[in-house]
Amino acid sequence: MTALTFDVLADPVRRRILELLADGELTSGAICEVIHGEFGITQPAVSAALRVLREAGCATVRPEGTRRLYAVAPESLREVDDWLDRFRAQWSPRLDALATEVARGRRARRPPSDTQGGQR
Amino acid sequence: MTALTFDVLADPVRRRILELLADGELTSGAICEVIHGEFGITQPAVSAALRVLREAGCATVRPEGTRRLYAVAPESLREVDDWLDRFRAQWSPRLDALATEVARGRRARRPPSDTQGGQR
DNA sequence: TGATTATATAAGCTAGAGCTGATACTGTTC
DNA sequence: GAACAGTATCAGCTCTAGCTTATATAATCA
Repeated sequence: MTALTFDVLADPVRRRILELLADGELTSGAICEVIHGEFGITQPAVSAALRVLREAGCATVRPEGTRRLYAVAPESLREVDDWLDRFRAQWSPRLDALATEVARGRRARRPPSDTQGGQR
Repeated sequence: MTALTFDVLADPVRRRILELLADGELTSGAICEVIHGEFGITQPAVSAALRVLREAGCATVRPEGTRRLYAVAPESLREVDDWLDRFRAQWSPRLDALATEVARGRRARRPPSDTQGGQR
């Protein structure tokens, strides 16, 4: 499932949507408005982006009347964060003991990430 | 430049190469061998992946005789890590004060990430 | 119930990513 | 300097992601 999340993040529109959702729930319409303003793409294109986010488990939807409220599903992003763990040592060579402890504790608490490749 | 790194990470072969490099330098040939074994793709395809990694600033090369030694360039991955910052609050709602301090300190020490979308 | 608003889906097009086989380049060795 | 090993590039192909226009679906309101 990790792979799916990485795919999701490759698209700037999808990334931007996640950024918007980081501040809280938004309706499809509200997202369309912003994205259309910034990227110039139409409503169906935004709707498709939202579908990808949903199906990859990066966003959740909740109907409210005729609208749909989208929210970020942070667990998916956490997988990316976990994948990055193996490189952290290299960009923070002088991480103090305490921070290391915190980081290691977090990692230890979750199952090993899907790290391996696969056939194409 | 963040965008480029996200693109890089979308490909499983490129991700796998970075994983291999996380343990230290490797020659193009060694990488080819592993990747060919795992994904079944040919040398030119691996070479192309390495080129993408280079050009996106995710890997560096160093010639040694007739071979080329590749290494990961962790700064690029750090940009991804920084982008994730905005979601961390949501997956660690009970982060204790100290860890929060560490995280905030790290974020504060680096320039604001390229967070905005752009035209397509 | 018919009109309206909010959102999703369908059909069709296009650009580009990623692959292969062939070949060029560069450094080493005899 | 010829042959070879290691790596990169080229030409050409195919497949898919993402776009648009048009349309379907679903909830609300008059």
